[in-house]
Amino acid sequence: MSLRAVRGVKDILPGEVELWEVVEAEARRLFKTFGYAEIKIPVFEHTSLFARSLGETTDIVQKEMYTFEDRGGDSITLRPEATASLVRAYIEHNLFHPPRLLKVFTIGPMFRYERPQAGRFRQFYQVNAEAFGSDNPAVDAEILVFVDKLLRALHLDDLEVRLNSLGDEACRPRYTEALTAFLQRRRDALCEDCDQRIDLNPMRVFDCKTPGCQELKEAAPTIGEYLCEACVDHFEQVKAHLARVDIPVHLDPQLVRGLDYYTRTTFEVVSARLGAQDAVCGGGRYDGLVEALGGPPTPAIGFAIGIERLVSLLDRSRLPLDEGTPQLFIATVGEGVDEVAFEIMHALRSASIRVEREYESRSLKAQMKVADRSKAQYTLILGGDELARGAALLRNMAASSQEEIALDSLVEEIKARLALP
RNA sequence: GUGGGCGUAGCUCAAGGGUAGAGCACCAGGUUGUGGUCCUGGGGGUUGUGGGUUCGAAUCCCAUCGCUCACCCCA
Repeated sequence: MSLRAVRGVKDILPGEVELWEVVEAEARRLFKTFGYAEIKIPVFEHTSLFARSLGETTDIVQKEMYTFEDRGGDSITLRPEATASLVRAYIEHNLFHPPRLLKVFTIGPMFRYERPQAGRFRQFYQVNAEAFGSDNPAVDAEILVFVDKLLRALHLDDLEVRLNSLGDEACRPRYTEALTAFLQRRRDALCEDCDQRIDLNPMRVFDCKTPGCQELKEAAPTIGEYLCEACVDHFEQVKAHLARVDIPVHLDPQLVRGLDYYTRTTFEVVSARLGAQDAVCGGGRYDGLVEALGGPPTPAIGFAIGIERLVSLLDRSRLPLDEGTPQLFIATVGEGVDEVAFEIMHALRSASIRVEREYESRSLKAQMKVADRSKAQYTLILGGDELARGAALLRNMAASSQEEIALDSLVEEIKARLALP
């Protein structure tokens, strides 16, 4: 096979794309009810945006970005995530003016140069949402309510929401210091990767899966013990809001994030049915990012849902998929009825009836087979005999019954049988 | 970037040195113009690619590409 898609990307074909349609439709519907407005942003940005927002030392920036020089000599990067772009747009268009809570979402592809595996692709799609301008814990809770509602609408009730607080600039440094000291004392027990993480981003040791590090983690200090009063209070309120509306969450004191900009509330939704890449959704608060990128001090919180991973969990039998099944199939018999068929198909479609047809002149038997496979409710058989007296045969496929219908009332008759207005 | 597994028909897979097969799918027929079940027949593969060993390679060896899973990272 000489023509192939690029490694790590894939086509979403008819048959699967209907699941995507349901996910996107549900998300859009819920965003409206939660007051989020859609925003469309470019898929590439100046490279510096990502370096500044994600953190120079993150893996994404150091080895996973699709970065290239454009014809004008600028360094461009295909977005590895959406938050940076959304913050950029927020600042660029002065969306902080007038001061208010601004809630936006976007849906689209992200790009990361990683080794592909189950649930990990080089181009993958995310649903992204951000709420700018409030540090009220109710906003945090609301986001988790949204995620919960979306998952339930998609009949996903076996996912676990993990929640933690990462503290802020007041308390996190103290914790990082303590953790670093703890890890340095046990340096020889750590794996090679974690040894390096001590200096780069010590909290990521909690992500390590090596048995030795796992044991060490148990004894390590957790961020919760070091949170300042304001962060404790904030976190408590988030939890209280969630409890009030019965949103179940699993507190995970060791939950950390790979991106530098997160503060305070952090969460992740994971599935036991996925492989190593088990996070369907991840997000959290990033109260310092807008200012760090040159905007006014603006608290904000957001999240991203991985659509491929979400779709892979869906049970199609529980979802209203639109397979595009025709309501009516047109079969023709004999010479010279093609034009009539074309005209009738046009009239039916003008009445918003889904019509399909076999275009090749094949035997009626073959056409009926195609009609059957199409799962059309009715088949309209246009034959010379009936056409000669201004009529056609309408066959109810499930009932295996058929009747003759006059051509001049065809559209009305068919609409009546399909129970259309 | 590192390691494991796998590449045979559209799909799922057999054949493990001696003519490349099955199921499903597809096409046609089973008397004039009727689908699903059934019966009969048919089309379809330079066995990922390139080398090597051999009288003979899908099968053994080497390389290469691809897919896949895991590490890593994260959605």
